[in-house]
Amino acid sequence: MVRGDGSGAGGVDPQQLWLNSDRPRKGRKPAFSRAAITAAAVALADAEGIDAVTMRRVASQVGAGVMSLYSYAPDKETLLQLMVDHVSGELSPPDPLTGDWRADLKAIAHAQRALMLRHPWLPTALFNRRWSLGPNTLAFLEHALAALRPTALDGGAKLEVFSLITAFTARLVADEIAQAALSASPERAAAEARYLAAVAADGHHPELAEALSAPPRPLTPDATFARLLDRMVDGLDAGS
Amino acid sequence: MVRGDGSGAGGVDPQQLWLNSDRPRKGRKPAFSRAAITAAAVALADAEGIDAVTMRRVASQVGAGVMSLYSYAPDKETLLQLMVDHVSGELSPPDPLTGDWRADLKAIAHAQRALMLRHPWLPTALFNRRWSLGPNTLAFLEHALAALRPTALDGGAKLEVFSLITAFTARLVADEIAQAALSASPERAAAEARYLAAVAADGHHPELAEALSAPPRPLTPDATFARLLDRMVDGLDAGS
DNA sequence: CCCTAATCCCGTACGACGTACGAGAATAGT
DNA sequence: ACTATTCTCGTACGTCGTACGGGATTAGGG
Repeated sequence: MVRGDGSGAGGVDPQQLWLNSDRPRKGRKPAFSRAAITAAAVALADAEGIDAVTMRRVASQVGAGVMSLYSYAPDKETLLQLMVDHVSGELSPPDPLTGDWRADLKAIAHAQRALMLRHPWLPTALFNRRWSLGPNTLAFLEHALAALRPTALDGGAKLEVFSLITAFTARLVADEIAQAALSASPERAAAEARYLAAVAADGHHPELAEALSAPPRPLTPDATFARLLDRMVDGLDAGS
Repeated sequence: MVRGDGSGAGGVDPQQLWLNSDRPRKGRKPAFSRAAITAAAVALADAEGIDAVTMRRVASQVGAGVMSLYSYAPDKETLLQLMVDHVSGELSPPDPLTGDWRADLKAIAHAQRALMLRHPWLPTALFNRRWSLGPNTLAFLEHALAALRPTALDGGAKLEVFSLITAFTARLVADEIAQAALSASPERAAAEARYLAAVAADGHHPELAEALSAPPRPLTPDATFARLLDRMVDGLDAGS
């Protein structure tokens, strides 16, 4: 299934990984599938967090022996890349383009946010791993580039904009998730508040003290995201 | 040194971690120090990457037994937070503020970028870990809030801007580092190029094909960073 | 001055992890 | 039926984070 060529230092040849779907003409028939294994890993990460994704647990979920997984992915890092591309499939089909590139870009970001909220391990996974452009990721990237067609940006700049919108969304969703986790644990939240109050009272952080003394804004995460996204996208200029 | 209170689920009480520097009045004298251990961990990460930072290797660097580290940090996650705050000390003293908040914000981002290039594990560490605001991080945050004083932003919005500037910088530096790593390995770079060429040739990704067919811009990473940062900061509006 | 309580040092050990190895089972072409 | 190929997976190795607890070192109180 995966030719073990080694490939040198720290990575798998993307052609070997994403192309080459032809079944070999001889040999035992595979008892599992890459998609099933990936889906099991995703389900595990959704339910118990990314740290629960171990080769042993994924294997037991799909009913395979541990070492059988290595017929479908050469190592765990690759399995994580497969997971990212797998959930990116949920972004298809995207909303049709309107021709208003700012609105289209915002729709793209909102779709990404919804995806990341559904799979809370995704923001971290996106940041850590070297981008491995699987078919689903490529399809969405193609869509984003099409959305930017009305702009005067050149190819490289379009790619940068997409990368930054994704990073922006990942950052805000990660904060949103962390905030929710904190709220869910009153003990930790109280400890954090006590610490910040102590810092604010030490006299060396007047700006922070003032920022914290203001009444918290009663905004939903959705509204905060929408506001910051609007600000960011509206600030983008189509020139150069 | 660190009171083992347990503190429930998944985190250490920040007050226990960052405050409480008073030496106990009885008992054996510490043979090492938190600062020395943290510095050794940072040196290890700088030289061999974040994965080289294991309790065993850090201990051997400082000449301690492995378990001695646990007198100075309750677990490895905490040691990583100490590392982040430790290198953040290199941001002090920051450039004095000019009163032009856009220029000051850009200077802040450039300082962060320089720090991240010096410590390539930092972008990833910043994204993964829950923010643990140690003294050095707090000092820099205070500086950033002061830079934003001329704006009309409220406290929460200032914090958001700082978070997004940091995330923006981390993303670009991470890409920059990945790009450098790719360039350093011609074999991997060629494999990547071959894969993208195959995708562009499949006819299903016309926008991507066009974006890749354009001649690569001969810009240094510095210039790219400065250009995108300018665009982002200039797009920020001081109103709400 | 010794006794006691506090604190730190760290050798040993445990369970979990990623995965190399290779023997056995299943398949397809000859 | 034989053989080459491919997949399955039990066993095993090295490494990781860290719980446990006994010994060493210190300061205060009698």
